Amino acid sequence: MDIGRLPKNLVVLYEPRDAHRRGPRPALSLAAVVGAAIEIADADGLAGVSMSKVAERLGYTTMSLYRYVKSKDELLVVMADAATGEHPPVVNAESWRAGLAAWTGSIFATYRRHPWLLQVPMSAPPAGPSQLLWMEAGLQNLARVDLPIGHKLQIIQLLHGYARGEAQMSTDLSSLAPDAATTAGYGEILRTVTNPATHPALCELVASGIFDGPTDYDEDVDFGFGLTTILTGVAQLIEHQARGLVRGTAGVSTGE
Amino acid sequence: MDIGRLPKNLVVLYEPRDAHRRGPRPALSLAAVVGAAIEIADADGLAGVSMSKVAERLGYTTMSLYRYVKSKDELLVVMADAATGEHPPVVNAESWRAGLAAWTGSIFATYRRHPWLLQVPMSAPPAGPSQLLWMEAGLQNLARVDLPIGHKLQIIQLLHGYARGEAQMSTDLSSLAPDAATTAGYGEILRTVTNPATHPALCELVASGIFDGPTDYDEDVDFGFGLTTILTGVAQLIEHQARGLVRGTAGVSTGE
DNA sequence: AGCGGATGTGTATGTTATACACAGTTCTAG
DNA sequence: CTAGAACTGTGTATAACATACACATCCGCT
Repeated sequence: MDIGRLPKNLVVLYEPRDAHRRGPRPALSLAAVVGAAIEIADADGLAGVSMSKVAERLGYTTMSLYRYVKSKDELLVVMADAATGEHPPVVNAESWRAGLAAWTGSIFATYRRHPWLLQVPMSAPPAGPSQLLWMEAGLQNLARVDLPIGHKLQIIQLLHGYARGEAQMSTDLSSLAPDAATTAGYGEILRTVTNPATHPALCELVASGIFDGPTDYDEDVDFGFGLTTILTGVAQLIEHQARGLVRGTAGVSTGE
Repeated sequence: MDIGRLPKNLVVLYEPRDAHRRGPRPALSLAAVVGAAIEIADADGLAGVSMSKVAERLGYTTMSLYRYVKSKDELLVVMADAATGEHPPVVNAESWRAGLAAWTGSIFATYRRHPWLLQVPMSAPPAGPSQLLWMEAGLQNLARVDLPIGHKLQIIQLLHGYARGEAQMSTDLSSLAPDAATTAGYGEILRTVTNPATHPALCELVASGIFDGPTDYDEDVDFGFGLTTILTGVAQLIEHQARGLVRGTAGVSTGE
């Protein structure tokens, strides 16, 4: 495997950690550094992760970290892959629908567990070992389904994007609750800034009280609904495929 | 409208820009500052946006910007809303499907035009004027459809998340092309790091050559496919609703 | 035995956001 | 018409940050 041509931030994920040869025993390890960084990110958010804070938590100096990581950017890449790989992806060989539902839910859960993942700047397309395992699992959930492989990829991406988006929304809402004394909840915010004349549909939505619940995001209901919608669309697609009707381009045609 | 209880980063978006009363005429304006910042972000990415760079581009000192913006975070919030509001959202009163397809495509286009939007840390749920207009337009595309308002919101969120995810992928792929001499394309990367034993489905995908095209992301095909899938799911949902069959919870049940 | 590469450290540099005090400008109250 | 108050852009200062570099120390291989 020729590592040389990989984007430089990916190299660290595949570089063999060669055994200790000369010099003092390393006191730390890449895993230790990344672990400390993740703990900080979980607690204080991505903004709280600085080289000095990570080093302090480990009891070493800032510069020592650079023996394990070439730059902070690289550290972020490894953090992201490590957090992604915490739980093994889900494959259900019997039902593609149950498999994909669980698979998507796990991605959502990962983003909820590590909200900072949503803010890690993606410096390259997904190609870390953990991310590949997730892609692979997603595709395997569709293994027994008769669909062009390209469509399967699209479905996987679609579901991943959905999980990510819902996690973003869910994170935002729960981050709004704490300072409820000084700051209004989402419902109240919208009531303040919307106007029946310019935002009729929105106002109807706000009036329905959807945004005023004690917990603003109910995973089972909110997450499940969109998921069902997507999977239903996928099921339709599979059916059409089985009948030999392939529609490759956008659904701009009415087709209601 | 009581602005006081809004999250502090949102205040700037609704604060009336009161007319000039005393003191020297302001040489700049919030719009000018935001415009310069957006130009830099478009050219150099979000990382290139620093208070000093923005000030330099305008020909003023760094600190002068703080007369128009309370903090850099606030600047980012205004930038995001300004970029979002560049083009008015699409409403098609005749066909919800055509309307939502165009609406989603416009969101995708916005993210492609300003890729840094994907990296702006969301400090609050969407509540800027432009974002509300987009939500409103999305809901209005579903105005003539008989669905609980909560479901309509979910559909809007679903489509927005999809557009965002696809834009992310598309941006990643096109950012990989330039340094093709030193760095491999996505297809080649995957060929390097995957293994038929551990990634059978992925390898099949890579072998199909999907990732090797000159342009890695074909908007019409790639974007249109997932969109069609979602909209088909939505159409199904509407049909079920019309028949009085409402399924609220996740599609973990087989239902193949 | 000792060489050379590896390790953690201290120092230094450049960049960043932003607090604060200032001097100049212009409107408004008297 | 004048004095002061509010607002402007600016310069200086600070603290946090990423990271380059030189160093002394350590230890396995020759």
